[in-house]
Amino acid sequence: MDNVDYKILEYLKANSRTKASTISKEIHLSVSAVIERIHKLETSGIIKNYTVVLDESKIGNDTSALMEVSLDHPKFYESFTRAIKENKNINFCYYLTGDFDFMLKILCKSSEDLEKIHNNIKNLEGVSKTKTYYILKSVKD
Amino acid sequence: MDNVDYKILEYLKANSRTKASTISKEIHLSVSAVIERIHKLETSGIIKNYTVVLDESKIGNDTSALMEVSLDHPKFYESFTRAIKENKNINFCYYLTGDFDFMLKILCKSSEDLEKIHNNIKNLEGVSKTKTYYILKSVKD
DNA sequence: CGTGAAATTATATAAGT
DNA sequence: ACTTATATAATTTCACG
Repeated sequence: MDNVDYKILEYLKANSRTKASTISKEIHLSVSAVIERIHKLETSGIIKNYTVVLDESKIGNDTSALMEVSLDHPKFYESFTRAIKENKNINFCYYLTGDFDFMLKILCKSSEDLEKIHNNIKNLEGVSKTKTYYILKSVKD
Repeated sequence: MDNVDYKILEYLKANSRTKASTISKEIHLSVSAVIERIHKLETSGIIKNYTVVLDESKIGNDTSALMEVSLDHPKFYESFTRAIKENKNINFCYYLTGDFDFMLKILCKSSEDLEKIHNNIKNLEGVSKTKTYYILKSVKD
């Protein structure tokens, strides 16, 4: 990971479909060298994946919320996190220090949808306390 | 946005550098048609961007936290959100209903780094109350 | 909307510095 | 590690169903 790798990552972060030939011109390195470096970033695991950023509201996902969750006992950690990972309406989930155990984000089509998802999570084994905040606006994402 | 578009998006979500020729074989549609549909998804804004998912810990970003922020008055919204958008260590920021106004995520190299970023945010104009939670583990992201 | 073929670009491979 | 040259493969363009 030298400075050249960082520059390549900056181009890929801005647009992961940027052609190696474009990056090559920008950073004054041969196309082969750029591709070789990208492959190394991939195989070393620094690049985990390439993905697409969607305008969720344009495909009907207009409702989102943050949810705090606490578990009764650490023994429920495995089953809880498994359920979270499987739930397609949950974007992220972090395990935290402090007043509660997890913070997760829900993204869905409607408030009725949100209610269902919310209830599903509340009813997972070991879930004791929850608190939910509607997202009014995504300032940055 | 028909079912074919959804399928294409699923492939691109899983790997945005998937070749149109690969998708073509999977969904039994000509390469040209796949590319045409992708272009339409791009120009319509459904696809906002292509990006790369990095293993942040492998590039030294080992520390992350969630931070709740409240503002004294709505008049500080513009300047606050501008500062948030400019801060490269802030991954997301949501404007919420409830006990506080914003929830944001900080990603950085160390706890000393976190302390600085945390203080910068606390000292932004209009910031009244904050509360910070260390992220122990990213269960899902 | 979709297909298929030709033209253009990109990527992969390999040999040399 | 980088470069150049060549081979293979992908994308773009366009005429047509």
